[in-house]
Amino acid sequence: MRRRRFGNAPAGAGVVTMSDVASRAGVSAQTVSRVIGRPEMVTEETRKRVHDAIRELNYIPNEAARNLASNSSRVVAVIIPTLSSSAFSAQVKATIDTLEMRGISVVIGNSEYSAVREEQIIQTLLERRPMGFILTGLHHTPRAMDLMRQSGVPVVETWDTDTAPLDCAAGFSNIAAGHDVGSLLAARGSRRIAFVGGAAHQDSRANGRFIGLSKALEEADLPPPLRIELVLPMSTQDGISGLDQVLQKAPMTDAIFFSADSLALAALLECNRRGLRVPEQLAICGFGDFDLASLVTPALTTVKIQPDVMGRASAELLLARLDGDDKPASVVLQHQLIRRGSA
Amino acid sequence: MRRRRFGNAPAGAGVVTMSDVASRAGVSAQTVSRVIGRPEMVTEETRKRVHDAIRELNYIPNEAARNLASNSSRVVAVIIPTLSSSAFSAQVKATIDTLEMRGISVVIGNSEYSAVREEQIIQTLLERRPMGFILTGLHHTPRAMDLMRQSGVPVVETWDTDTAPLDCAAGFSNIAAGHDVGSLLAARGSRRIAFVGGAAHQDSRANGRFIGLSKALEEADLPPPLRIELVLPMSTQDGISGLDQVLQKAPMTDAIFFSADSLALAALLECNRRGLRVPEQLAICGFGDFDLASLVTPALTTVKIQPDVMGRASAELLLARLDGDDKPASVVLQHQLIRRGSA
DNA sequence: GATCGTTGTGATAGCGCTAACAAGTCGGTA
DNA sequence: TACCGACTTGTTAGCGCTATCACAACGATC
Repeated sequence: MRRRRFGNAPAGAGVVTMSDVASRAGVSAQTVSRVIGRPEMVTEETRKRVHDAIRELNYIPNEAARNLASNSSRVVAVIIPTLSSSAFSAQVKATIDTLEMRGISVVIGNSEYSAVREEQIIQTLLERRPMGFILTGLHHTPRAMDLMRQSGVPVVETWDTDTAPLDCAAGFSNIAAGHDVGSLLAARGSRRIAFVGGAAHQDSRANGRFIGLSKALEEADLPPPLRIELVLPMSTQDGISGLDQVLQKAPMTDAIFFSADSLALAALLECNRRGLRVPEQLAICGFGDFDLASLVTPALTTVKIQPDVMGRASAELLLARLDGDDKPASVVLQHQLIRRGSA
Repeated sequence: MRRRRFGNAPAGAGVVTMSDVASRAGVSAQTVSRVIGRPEMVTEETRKRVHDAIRELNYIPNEAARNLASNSSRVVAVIIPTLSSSAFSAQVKATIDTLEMRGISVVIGNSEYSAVREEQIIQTLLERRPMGFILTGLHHTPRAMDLMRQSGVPVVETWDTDTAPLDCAAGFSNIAAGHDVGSLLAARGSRRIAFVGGAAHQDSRANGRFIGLSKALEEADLPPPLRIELVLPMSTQDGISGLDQVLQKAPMTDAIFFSADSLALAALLECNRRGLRVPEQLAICGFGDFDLASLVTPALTTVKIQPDVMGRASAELLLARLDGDDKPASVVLQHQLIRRGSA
């Protein structure tokens, strides 16, 4: 077979192989492989000669060949609902940064909040024989779980620690977070409370927050919260529509807990525009502590969760598994209720 | 060599190879390969038998082997300054979605606004023999450009069309966008105008906007704008610090053009808090048309650029190249100045 | 000085797949 | 009947790398 080049590349380098480097350096291909993979096994003298040859020839190792021969891929698959949400993108960025230091690349899948799409993505990404998966949430299709189990690949689940993970998890308790918000609202004197968030079947994180909220209200002898379910993906504008739905269905509502700051901020700004006084007439609480949350007037009361820490923790958990730790303990991150002016 | 499994997987499937499927279906491995890669070459009868075998054995093709044998990788490398910016993450999401339909995965690199890091990332990602690169901006180190050229891989550059691309580009004119803002500010009667954005050596997009702004002010016989350069990465809070720097260095400033909506929104909200009337005392213009831009009071005047369209366009440009189009025309997207209340 | 372990390097044999070609089958045409 | 081309399937030979084992060279040990 004729020498070929990168992809459908027209011409040039990239065709330099390890044995080209080897003959240039006067050593065997195996030695070149060692210089690249385990340099400590090679004398400094040889190492230098090989490095010179690599530089002179502009040699770039072929990852596919390396993967095939070593049966390991240096790729981790990360599946999130959508990259166009600052929380998920911050998480993924932290994961990429953490894994990059170990020479591991990340391949991202967007499930669009659908367990079925998640399953399809898992199936496809499995072709790359990833070293591990980082999934969002604890809910997956039965077949997705089977695929994970059968492949034997380590899995870390994120964003939720309220039920048992497939393997291990790096997340926080949505129920506890929702409970904290409920307690705060009850304590401040709110009586008719509503929840606005993603539809239960799409967004089990929002669901957890609602459950926690409900429990806190029950403990405070308050009526159960009205729940408005939004179809995902949500836009910021949906915050206003959520506000409207609440006011229409329950005009006497005196506090709303939004499952995302984007929604809460939109609603809060809309209240300002309408002259609805926050928090006197309507208290508002968000989730996520977006950058602007502290800058609006009144500043937004919200729950901080540090998605970047979660992204790093999940990557580290995976690395621990890859380094032989048989079953590292899940990481439960602490949320933080930040009380500002809006509730 | 003994049969091995996924990564360091403990047990289970994933060890099924194409020839296992072949013998199960009573055909050759090549026929299985055809069923997967070019099903139209195989009779329906055989195809069905092979599909049955695939399903029964839970066969999952090995992408690394496929890459090595076919000398092509089904991976595209995307390098952006940072994933933790909604504009870049929206862009990347659109790119992923577009390429996914062709079975191509995306590997992301975060350059952190550094050309040197970009070069390192290119070097590393080249090991995966990507089918193409999507880079941000037109400025790269000489060695990075050499690497691209030598590898012969198609390159699409994004976010800027103000100078000549390496290969082709999908972006918009930052100069024209800045010019539009300058013209608007001049027309509305602003006289002492400031620009707040990323440092010139880090952010050539912001630089282009500043150049356009300056030109428009010059054309309107206005003094050149004060420029405040922020060190990247910028946080939303930096909008306030930019505002402060402007007011300190040039207290008479009556308009500020921020190179990002996040900064502009922070500054606008801070003005509200301080009782500085926008736009009467200080006009504010942003860039990017964030979701909240239309919701604050006064609503933010800004420039809309549709990063998602850019992400899709850049992917399609790359696909055109891969499909043989020798040098597809660059795509110049139109920005849109959206005038609202703040300027 | 024979034996040992240690260290550095080389030779060999694949990893799982696809490209390229070979070969068989079929119906239609001369 | 012989031959052609179209279509389908099989055979062979790697892709570029690493795992594994073999082996040479060396000082340390008794």
